[in-house]
Amino acid sequence: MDMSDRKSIEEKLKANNYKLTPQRRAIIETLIEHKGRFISAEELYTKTLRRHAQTDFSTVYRNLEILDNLEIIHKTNIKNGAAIYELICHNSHHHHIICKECGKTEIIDACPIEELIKTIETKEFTLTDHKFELYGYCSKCCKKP
Amino acid sequence: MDMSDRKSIEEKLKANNYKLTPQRRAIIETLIEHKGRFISAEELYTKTLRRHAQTDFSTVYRNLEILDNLEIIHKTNIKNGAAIYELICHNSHHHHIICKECGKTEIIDACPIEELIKTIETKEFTLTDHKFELYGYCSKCCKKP
DNA sequence: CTTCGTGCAAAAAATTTGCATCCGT
DNA sequence: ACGGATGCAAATTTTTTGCACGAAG
Repeated sequence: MDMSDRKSIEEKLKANNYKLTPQRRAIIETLIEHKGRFISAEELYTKTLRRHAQTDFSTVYRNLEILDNLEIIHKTNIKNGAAIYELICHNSHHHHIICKECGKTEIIDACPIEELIKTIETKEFTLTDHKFELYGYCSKCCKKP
Repeated sequence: MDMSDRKSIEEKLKANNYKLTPQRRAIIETLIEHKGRFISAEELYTKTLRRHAQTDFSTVYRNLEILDNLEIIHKTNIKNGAAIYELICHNSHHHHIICKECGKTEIIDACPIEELIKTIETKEFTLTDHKFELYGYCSKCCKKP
């Protein structure tokens, strides 16, 4: 487990007047454990239970919302169904290629944002973050539609 | 309404053995009318009713799925709640800046994909499409977190 | 001791499905 | 006619909320 991640997350929470409960800690630890991968609310819930039995699903959702607002995690929806979440990792910013068939994901280290930021500066938006996802079919599912 | 859009969509449907029902036509027309903007399933449903009363919500969803699979529309989720959809417009490919507070969107004409495609070519994925979304706060909602 | 967080249960929201029937092709 | 498409109603899935109690700072 990456201790510096944990520390900085806990500090960010404290700075925003959020308390550090065992449940919240367990949720964060599970997220850190999944660094670099997406995780669904359900999987997060199940895995968190192993660290702190008696954590409620609603607690997981409530925390996911807080962490999303604090820009500690990113929330995404792959095509259908439930949302998936990923820890924002400041020392390895990346994006994903996602298989539309099986949901398999692969990391892209490249990020287009710096090039584009110049073009966009004129807009009346204060940018905070971005999402860049490539879709296609992985070798197993490969089929051109 | 852009007739060429309609024609090419209808041809694509026919080519894939889908029939052209009044409901489906109404849904497509509504989507074309919203070209360049996102629309939710609910809004699409309501607007479609005006073209063809007695269209069911489930019919809308079923068609959205078909159109998504045929790459005629894009499905996206902005932060919370329901998915939003947008017609894929081949002669004006673009992306969005989205306000995290009020959901206001603005179009970015720039697209990073061509630059990046070179970097990614090695991956074992057959790319079909991509999503690039910038998030931030619009001038009205502006607040640095 | 004050405020935030939690569990529980219930509700709401969003989307999907089964089935009988209907309608394009 | 055949096979896909629809309406209706009901079920599922996902997420949110109210409330009383418990715990962190």
